[in-house]
Amino acid sequence: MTRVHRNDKRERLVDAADVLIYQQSFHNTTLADIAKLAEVPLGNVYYYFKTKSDIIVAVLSKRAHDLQTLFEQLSQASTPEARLAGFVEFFSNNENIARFGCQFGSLCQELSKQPEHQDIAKQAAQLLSTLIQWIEQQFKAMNQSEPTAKQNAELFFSKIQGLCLLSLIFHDPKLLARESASLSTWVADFA
Amino acid sequence: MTRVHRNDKRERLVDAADVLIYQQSFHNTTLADIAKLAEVPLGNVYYYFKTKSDIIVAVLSKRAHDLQTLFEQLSQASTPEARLAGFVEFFSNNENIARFGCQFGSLCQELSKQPEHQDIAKQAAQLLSTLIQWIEQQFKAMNQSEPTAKQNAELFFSKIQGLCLLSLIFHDPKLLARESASLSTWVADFA
Amino acid sequence: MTRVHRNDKRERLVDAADVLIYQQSFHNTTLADIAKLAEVPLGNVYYYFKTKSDIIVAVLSKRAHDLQTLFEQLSQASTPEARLAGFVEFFSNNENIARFGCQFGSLCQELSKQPEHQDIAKQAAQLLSTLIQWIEQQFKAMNQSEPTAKQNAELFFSKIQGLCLLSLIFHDPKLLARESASLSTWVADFA
Amino acid sequence: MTRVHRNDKRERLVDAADVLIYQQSFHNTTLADIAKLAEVPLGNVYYYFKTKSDIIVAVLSKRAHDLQTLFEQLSQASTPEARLAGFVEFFSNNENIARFGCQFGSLCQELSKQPEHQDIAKQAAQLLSTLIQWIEQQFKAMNQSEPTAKQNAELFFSKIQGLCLLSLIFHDPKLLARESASLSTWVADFA
DNA sequence: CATGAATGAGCATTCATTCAT
DNA sequence: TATGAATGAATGCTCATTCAT
Repeated sequence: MTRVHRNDKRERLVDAADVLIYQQSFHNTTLADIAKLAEVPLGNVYYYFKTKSDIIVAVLSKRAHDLQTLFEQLSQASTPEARLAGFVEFFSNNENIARFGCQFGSLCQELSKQPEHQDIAKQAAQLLSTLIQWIEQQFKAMNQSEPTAKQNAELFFSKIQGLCLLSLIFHDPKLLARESASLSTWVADFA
Repeated sequence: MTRVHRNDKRERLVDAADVLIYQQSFHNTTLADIAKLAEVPLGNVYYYFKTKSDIIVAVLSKRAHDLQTLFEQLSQASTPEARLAGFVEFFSNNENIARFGCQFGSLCQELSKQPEHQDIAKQAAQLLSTLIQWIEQQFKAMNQSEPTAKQNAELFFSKIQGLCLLSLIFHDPKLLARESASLSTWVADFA
Repeated sequence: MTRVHRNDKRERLVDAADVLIYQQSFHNTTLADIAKLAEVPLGNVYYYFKTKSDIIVAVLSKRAHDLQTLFEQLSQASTPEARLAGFVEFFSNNENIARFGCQFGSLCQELSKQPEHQDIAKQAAQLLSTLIQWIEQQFKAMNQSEPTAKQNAELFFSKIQGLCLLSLIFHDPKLLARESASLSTWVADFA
Repeated sequence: MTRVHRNDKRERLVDAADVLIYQQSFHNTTLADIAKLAEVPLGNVYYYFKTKSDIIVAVLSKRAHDLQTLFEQLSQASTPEARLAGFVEFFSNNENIARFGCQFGSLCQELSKQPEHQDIAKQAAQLLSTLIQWIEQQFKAMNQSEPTAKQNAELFFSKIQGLCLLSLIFHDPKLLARESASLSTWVADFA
């Protein structure tokens, strides 16, 4: 299957880029890095992606897809409170956070400061919007009204981002672990 | 005074680096950019700073100094609650946040992802520690005990960072403006 | 018919190369460009042409053939003067000249400056010789003797080339349109 | 003199680019070629010219300057006919024409076919305009009226270009040498 | 102290050509 | 025959850092 072969390499490149961009940031990740990790000859990268920017777009698509998978998993919890608790755990139970931060937040921040990549920055921000909308849905399922649910969703996610950021900066997962419990409590108090 | 002249150029370089690193990030800021904005010949930069890294160290020193100035201003408020409210306002009343984010958080995050700059990253993180310690002192002044005060300080600052980050990502200051009020309320509830 | 299919693809490739080389020059035309315009898979190009140079050789053959067709058409005119007038009109009545120049002259010039393509340059120059010889025949038909007819033919064609070149450079067909009439007059004066 | 040193290298680069672009065309000339001929380290080229396009712009300036020098030399002839004869000789008495063509015409033609370099193409065409205007002035000095003088200038220059082009294509200076005499005769007939 | 200039390693990207099936 | 994919040498360009004066 030629098809499979092709998809395999392309997928390996996106996976490699995903990991490296997460660990080293977009700017610090060279195409040579990505090609090497994916075990693809450098020249061949351009068969799959016309520019470096195209790779990050593919990474964003992959992350969007991964996010949907996460939402599906979380949807197995019976109550919105439980789903949000699961969402928090996705961060607090991840030792990479204290080493590389939140994959969504850190990329968005980096791109926000690159005027020449505003188009990608918007796509990355869109990912966050999707995320916040999912949270909002949970709050609505808890009978919160329109504006309140959205505002609480933004606040909820901003709290997680703040905790992830401090965890990264101090390379210390304790803060995130400690406060994630209170986050769930905060949610439960709405009920 | 040769001395004065020297300090002037050095200061201009640090000021320029401070601004550019805030707006464009460290990686996107070239020494040529800094030299140009400071109106200092490129070759002359190396008389004051042996490497690019040295400049960022100087920027961190400047920011630490600026922070002390902020603390002095805030100390004029009579109560710790008022001081913390002033601290929050320092962020919420700053239109640059929605364009460039928090100068402390964004730099720390960027450096955290550069293995070759871990020494600087630590210095930048130290700045955040200083900041959190100041917050902790306010909580202590509100009669909170040792571990609680520190934990509340971390939480307090992480909330601000989360709000700053979302403001930047969506280029929208509204969330920060809205939630800063509730932050002060949260503080007041401790009293 | 495999045969027919093969010829079709080959012909499409040559046609595409002919157009693109005329419009973009040889150097600016990639094999991918040609393959795309001809709607032939890139990898398949090499079944018909071993190298990029082989394509241009085929293009030259095609142009030589097109030239014979032109000569046949012109031969329907009853006098050599009329034939030469028709030849001039072939250039002056062609709006592409002011956009892309003379297909023969511009390619020859480009190849003349590429030491590694001297073999092709010679073939391209041969095309021009053929052309000049046809003109020479017309002058002979006007009872001009051997050296005179050849010299007039060279001069005649050089005038056309000069006009085509200026038309291209200034993207203005007026000069060519204006002077083409005097060219025919110049020819008629020989009679 | 630092100044002189700088000008020297810059001048060497422009001179090298001038020669190489004339001999190999713009597209075939790499920055490495230019740097090597000028004996300047490749990385240093960018201190003087931000992009490859900037080099060709400098070459065009140099050629414009050289042209003025030529005009000054020709102005020493007492009559416009003599000046135009001198101009023709500038081409006919130049063995490089049969090897590399006309430096003005060939560059203009090459750039005309590169959509991404239309700005430079216009500057190159401007050089030709200057040239034609000078010729026009000579015709006016021969008491030719406004439109006639300009048209004759265009025709005069287009004849030269046609001869240069054929000389290049056939690598044979004879045509140019032979017909340059008749060009001067053609001019003289106006008197 | 000052500074215009020099240096070279590194990066994204292109493209003719080849390969495996 | 056909073709998607692979390859690697080459090219324009960047930039921190160093040098000569």
